[in-house]
Amino acid sequence: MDACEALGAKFELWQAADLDSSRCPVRGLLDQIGDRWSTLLICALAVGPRRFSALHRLIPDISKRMLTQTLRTLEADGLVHRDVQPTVPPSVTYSLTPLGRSFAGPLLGLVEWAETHFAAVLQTRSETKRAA
Amino acid sequence: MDACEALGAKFELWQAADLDSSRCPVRGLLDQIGDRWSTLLICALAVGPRRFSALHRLIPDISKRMLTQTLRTLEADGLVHRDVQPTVPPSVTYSLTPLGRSFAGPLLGLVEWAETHFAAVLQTRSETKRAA
DNA sequence: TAACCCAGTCTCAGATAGAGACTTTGAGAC
DNA sequence: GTCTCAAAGTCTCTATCTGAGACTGGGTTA
Repeated sequence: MDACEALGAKFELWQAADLDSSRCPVRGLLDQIGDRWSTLLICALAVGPRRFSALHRLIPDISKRMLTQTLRTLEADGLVHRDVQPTVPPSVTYSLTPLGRSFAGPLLGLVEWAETHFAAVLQTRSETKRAA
Repeated sequence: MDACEALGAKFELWQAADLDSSRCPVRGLLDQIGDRWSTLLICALAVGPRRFSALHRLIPDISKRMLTQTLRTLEADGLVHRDVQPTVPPSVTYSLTPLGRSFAGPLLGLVEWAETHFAAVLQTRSETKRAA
C-alpha cells in the first residue's frame, strides 16, 4: 500500500465516521495551522527561541497584527510557548513547545517535497498561464 | 540532527539566500496548497478519480465557488488533472497527477501527526479558553 | 531635546470566502 | 406533454479576513 492509497483509506474512514470539520483531526488542525504564516513561524522558531521583533525582522512581510494573531493561535494550540519577562519595556520570547518540535518532522517532509517539486510546479504554472 | 534542527537549518538557508515569497519554494507552494480545501481535496482524490458533484457531496461544506477555484489552482499547479467529456451535460472528472500522488507521502505524515496529537491540542485549546 | 526601541493595539480600506439563485440541455417520472 | 432533476459550473451579495500603517508609553541612546 503506497502513501496515496493510505491517504485515500484515511479519507474514507473520516467519511464513514461522519466526522464534521470540528471533530476531524486533520480539518481541526489544518484549518488553523495550515495558513500562510503558521508553518513559516514554526520554521523560524525551529532555529531557536525568538523575540517578537526578531520574528518580525526575519519575516518582514507579515504585519504585526497577523504576527500577534498567529502566535496567539499557536500558543492556544500548545505548539508555541510565550514567555513574558516583566521588565520595562516588556521582553517577550517565543519558543516551540515539545509538541511544536514534534511537528517539525511532518513539516520537514512537506518542505522537502516543496523543494524537490517546486521547479515542476513553476513550469506547469507558466504553461497554464500561457495557454490561458 | 533531529527534524527540528534540520527545519531550522533550512529556514536559515532561505534567510541567507534572501528569498522573497515568490522564489522560496516553501512559501510559493504552501501559500497555495496550504489552505483549508486543497489538502482535503487531495485526500479525497487519493481514493480515486471523482466528478465535480461527487466531490461536492463528499465535502458538503465547501461552496461550489471554492470547489471550482481550488480545483483550478491545483490543476494549474499540476497536481490534479481535469478531464472534460464533451457530452451533454458535460461530464468532468478530476484525478491526481503523478505529481499529485507524490504529494500524498508528505501529506500522510501531516495527517498522522494530526491524528496522534489532536487530543493534546484540543485539551490545550480548552484550557486556554477557560483561562481567558 | 529629539529620536528610537520594546510588544503590541487600533482603525480603515481592500481582498477574500460563503450562501445561494441561476444557466443549458437531456433524461426519467407521471 | 409537462414536471422535475442533474450535470458543472457562474454570478451576485454579503460577511469575514487581511494588510498598512498610525498610535501607545516608558526607557535608552545621540
